[in-house]
Amino acid sequence: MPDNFSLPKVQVKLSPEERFTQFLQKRGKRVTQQRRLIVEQVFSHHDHFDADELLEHLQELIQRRELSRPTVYRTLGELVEAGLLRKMSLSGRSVYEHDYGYPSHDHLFCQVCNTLIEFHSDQIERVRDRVARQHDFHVLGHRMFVTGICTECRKRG
Amino acid sequence: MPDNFSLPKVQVKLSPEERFTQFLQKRGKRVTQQRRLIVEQVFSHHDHFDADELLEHLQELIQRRELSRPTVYRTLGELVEAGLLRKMSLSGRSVYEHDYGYPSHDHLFCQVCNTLIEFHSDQIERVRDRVARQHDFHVLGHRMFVTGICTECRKRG
DNA sequence: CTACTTGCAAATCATTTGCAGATGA
DNA sequence: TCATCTGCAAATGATTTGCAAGTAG
Repeated sequence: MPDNFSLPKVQVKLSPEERFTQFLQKRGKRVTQQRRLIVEQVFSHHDHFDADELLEHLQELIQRRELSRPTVYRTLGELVEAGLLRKMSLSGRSVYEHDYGYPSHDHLFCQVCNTLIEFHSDQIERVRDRVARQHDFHVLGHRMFVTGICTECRKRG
Repeated sequence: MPDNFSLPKVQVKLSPEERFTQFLQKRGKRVTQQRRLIVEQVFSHHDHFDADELLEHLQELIQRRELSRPTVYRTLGELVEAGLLRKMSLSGRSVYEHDYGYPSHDHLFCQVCNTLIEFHSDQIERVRDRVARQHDFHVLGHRMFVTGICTECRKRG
């Protein structure tokens, strides 16, 4: 095996933290304490969240002045750029969800309890691609929300 | 034919102006000069628009102090309530489109020129309903955006 | 070292609200 | 007549920015 044998260029599976570090370094940005804490919190569980919910989880740090609201906003933006988070604007406010290494999906949105239920449909993607082809439109992605009322809220209500 | 013979309860086709008047009266609200002017402008052509674009079309009236920004916002809200307009939040700001008497559709959204191209697919609705049934979710509607780049922008480079 | 970051306070942007005077039914 | 509207100015809420001090590489 030659000396210059190299590993595959694209690592198949880095942790979100590693992936973010890679992204930051590639851009001459720094891996700071704050950015590390935010990524850790964001990827500690799979869920949809907005800036305020994230800020709430980071309350302690904020009260200790080790982290601030603007930094959280700045870092959320970077996580989106890095492809780790997907941002969607839902009834005014921005909502984020994990994107890195997470299968593509759409959402059922319950208007009563504001819950997002994920689902995946190959068929929707096929229709999307067919329609796009008809319009000679180059697809980069899509977003679909089915609005309505979930089982629980219908039972309660 | 009896004296109390009545016309069908639901008129099949009123103009947007008439429909809005009906809506306002049903709620004890008034048909004012301003509301009339706004509906007229909004339905003068089929297009997607945001509050600022509408305000721009109404510049003259605003400079003459016959109409104001808050009134435009208030009336847009009422038009949505009345089912005349559909509101969608697109990258932060609210975008409106005709809803009354207009067939349901989805959008291709060109990220370069920000254009919305409408398309309709029965198949998407069928998939939507099937998925909803699987989740015992009561569908009220849906919204789908296919993001990408349109022909023109691809040609331009 | 020194360029990139941060927290802070203040700015911004779109939208909303309180209120006194104006107006439609 | 008088409850509903309107324009105005000011408030709001989410997000962003300028800047001097702090820190990663």
